[in-house]
Amino acid sequence: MQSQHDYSTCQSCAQRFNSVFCKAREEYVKAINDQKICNTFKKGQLLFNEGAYPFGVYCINEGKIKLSHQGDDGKEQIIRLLKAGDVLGYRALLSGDRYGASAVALEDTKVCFIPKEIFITVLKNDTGLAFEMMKLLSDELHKAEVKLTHLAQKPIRERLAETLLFIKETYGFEEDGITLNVRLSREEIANLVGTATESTIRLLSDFKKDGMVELDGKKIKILQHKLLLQTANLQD
Amino acid sequence: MQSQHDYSTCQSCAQRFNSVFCKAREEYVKAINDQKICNTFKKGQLLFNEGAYPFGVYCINEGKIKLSHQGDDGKEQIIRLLKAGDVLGYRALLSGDRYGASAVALEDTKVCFIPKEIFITVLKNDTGLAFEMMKLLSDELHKAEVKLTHLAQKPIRERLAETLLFIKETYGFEEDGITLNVRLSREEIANLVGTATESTIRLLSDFKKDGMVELDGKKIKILQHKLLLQTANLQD
DNA sequence: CCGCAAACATGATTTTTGTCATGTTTAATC
DNA sequence: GATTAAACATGACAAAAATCATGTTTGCGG
Repeated sequence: MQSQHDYSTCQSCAQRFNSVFCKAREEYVKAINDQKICNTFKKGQLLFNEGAYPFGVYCINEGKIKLSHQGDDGKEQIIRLLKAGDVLGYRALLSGDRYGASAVALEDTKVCFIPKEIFITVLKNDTGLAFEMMKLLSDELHKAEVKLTHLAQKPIRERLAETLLFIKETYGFEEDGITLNVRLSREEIANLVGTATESTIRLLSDFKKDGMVELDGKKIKILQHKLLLQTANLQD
Repeated sequence: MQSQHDYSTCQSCAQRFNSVFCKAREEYVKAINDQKICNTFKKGQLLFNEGAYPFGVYCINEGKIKLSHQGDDGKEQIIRLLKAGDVLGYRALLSGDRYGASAVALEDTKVCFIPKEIFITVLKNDTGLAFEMMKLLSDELHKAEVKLTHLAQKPIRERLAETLLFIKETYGFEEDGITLNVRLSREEIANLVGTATESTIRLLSDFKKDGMVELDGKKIKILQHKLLLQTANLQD
């Protein structure tokens, strides 16, 4: 099938060695390249919806994506933040399940869609890729279980501080070395922390008063060393 | 190496087709059998400790095990419950990481230890096992992410009801078809729900008043249909 | 540039949940 | 079977967090 947009080839992709495919054999990368379908999503656009059946995986070439659950009462819970080089959609595919979460672009994003058949075929034949996949799943599982513990045991103030540091780990800083390199609404931050929007707004103001962050609309500057103290519950 | 206790062979193990090894090829099951080290753990005994390095995986022949994190303040968070046929220790092994959680026997338990080398070798050569492993990891990841959402969004009452149903899903009922087939302390249930022990005790009493459970020490009888309503937030 | 909706902000209040205190029951050990 | 520590239970209170109410600011489309 013909690519809708051609981000050159997988072989020469800037994310080639930056993804789960880093150890994949060249011949299989080529095979994936022949089948991939590239596409762009505008900020706010849906890549796939919770409950739908997966027909392949997505590889992010450029941009940012959030993966979120819909709680029973309709409230969003953001479970992962993804960036260039990340792959998404594999969890449902490997479980033989529907998507457990929805994927939405946080900014204009370029992704390549890799059809299920070729992905599974390569996975069957390339041990390196299979092990990378298992490592990726294991790492995600570990992160989820740590987050679970924190959600159960830490107060919101600490969780917010941790979340800001997590955002920094994921997306890094802008050139100034202090501004988080992503624009999230207060509500999205709340849905990442697992709290009410108002609580997040209030605590961000507190953090500002305490000199741990600077706020300029959706631009958030963080002072890492001060936030680190906060997460360790050592603030006083 | 000689087994310390011989629970017959992996080939004839009662859990042979009940575990992640269900699709593994016979020759590899035999290879694992030659290397396995069987052992028993008394109730309360530690199989491995958070932070230690993994040297293999454990396959449960008989018994029950809890996997738990230590929160920063030392509070236990139970992240998984395991039973006969389940495998544990693979997460850290596949991540190339230390154990992220400790494993403790909930009752007298027989396990077989499968050394890292043979496990990895078989995983490399048996695609069926590798895919089962990926499915297992994907399923665990999904469960963790759903639990995360509930932890963030549901009140404790609902989470306790869900937890009781989860225990039932995992360990089932005793012969009477109503008593949960495991003995957990109130504190352990609290550490599974993610709440204070007193809250759990209080809510269990409420549940009893409302005719959703019957309590007899650590024996808990549950009325599933009533608890199901509770989880859906339809109690009133 | 204006109008408007969404996002942000903040105070007041209520609800939920955790903590502390204290007593009772249970179960393990000698 | 007495001793004793741990587990269970419950009330009173404090703390944390959500909700509700009400403005203010921001950014977008005309």
